Amino acid sequence: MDRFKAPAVISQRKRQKGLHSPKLSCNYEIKFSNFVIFIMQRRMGMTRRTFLMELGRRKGFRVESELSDSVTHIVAENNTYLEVLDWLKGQAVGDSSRFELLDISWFTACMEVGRPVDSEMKYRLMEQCQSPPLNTPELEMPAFIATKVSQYSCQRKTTLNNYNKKFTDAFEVMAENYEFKENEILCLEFLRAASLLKSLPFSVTRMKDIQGLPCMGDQVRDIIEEIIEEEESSRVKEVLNDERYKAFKQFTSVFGVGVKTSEKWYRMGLRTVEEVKADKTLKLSKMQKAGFLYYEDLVSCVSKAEADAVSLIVKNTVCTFLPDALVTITGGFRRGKNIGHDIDFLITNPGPREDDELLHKVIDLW
DNA sequence: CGGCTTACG
DNA sequence: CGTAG
DNA sequence: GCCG
Repeated sequence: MDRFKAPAVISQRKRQKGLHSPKLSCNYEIKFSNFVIFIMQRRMGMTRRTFLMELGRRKGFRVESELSDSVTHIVAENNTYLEVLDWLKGQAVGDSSRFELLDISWFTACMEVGRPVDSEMKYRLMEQCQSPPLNTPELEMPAFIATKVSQYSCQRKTTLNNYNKKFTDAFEVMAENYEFKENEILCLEFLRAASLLKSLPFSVTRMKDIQGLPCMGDQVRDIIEEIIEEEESSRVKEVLNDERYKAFKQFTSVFGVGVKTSEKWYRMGLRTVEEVKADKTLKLSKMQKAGFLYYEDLVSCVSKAEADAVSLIVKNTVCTFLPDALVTITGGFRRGKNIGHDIDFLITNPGPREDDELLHKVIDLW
């Protein structure tokens, strides 16, 4: 796990280095001297902040990198009024009421017209309204996304809503097909693309929506382009109609059957699960026997109500061995999903470890 | 140019 | 080789 | 095939 965190820290430090290079500090003419803008980095990140500061200066604004006494306008993104005030308390500023506190949409609106726009109510951060997210003007959208999406999937939010299902479904088919062909590299490539699109808070409708995003290679972009234009991808359609894909898809849906076993069965000329079942010469593993026995049960989905019901049963059973144990649902249902294919539990017991063989005991009680 | 998850049964 | 998204 |  450390291997995931360490690179993130290092790469941020590397980026920091270049920031104070003198060539960035303005050679631009200041056109609007009564505005002194400070852009808050909180929830924005350094790359985007640097980009926006440079943009502002290019357009003739005075943009300060430090929160000095001369600052008049503070711009924040994805921060509420109270959060900004709270942050200001921690800074060495006397009276924070002298600042105009504005949402990033004010700044980007200024950028679009090339001069300051009124700090209208809709841009001002206030106690009442939970101001952001206002719609960011189109102009800034690509940059907005490019710097907002982390290159590390573990740092991305898992949104419950997938706004790009038509794309991610396509990529998962492609990934699966490469998995069946034992091409892990291309399989991974499409899984990464799918994972990234799932993390976006909006639907991709134009190619420029994905510009600058990581994991968007040529193959991936081609398929996105095709789906935007035709609502479907010929390459994906080909895969879905492929005899080998269809057979592997069926075989691997059996618990205990992976790519290797599917390959073996496919080479034997088998094409459907029914044909496998009918072949009495095949030696099935313990897992595979269970897989066929409980096939329908295992392919069907679990509802939230069922998950809650199972949770109670597990709780009661665990507590017969460890009365103080806590059983908590985790995974998809904890994230608020109403449907799943399994139920994840976190079982904790306070005090010294007395959980020897707990799971075996729990299972054996049934 | 090498890495691309992991540990367990 | 399978759990395995 | 992207990424560091």
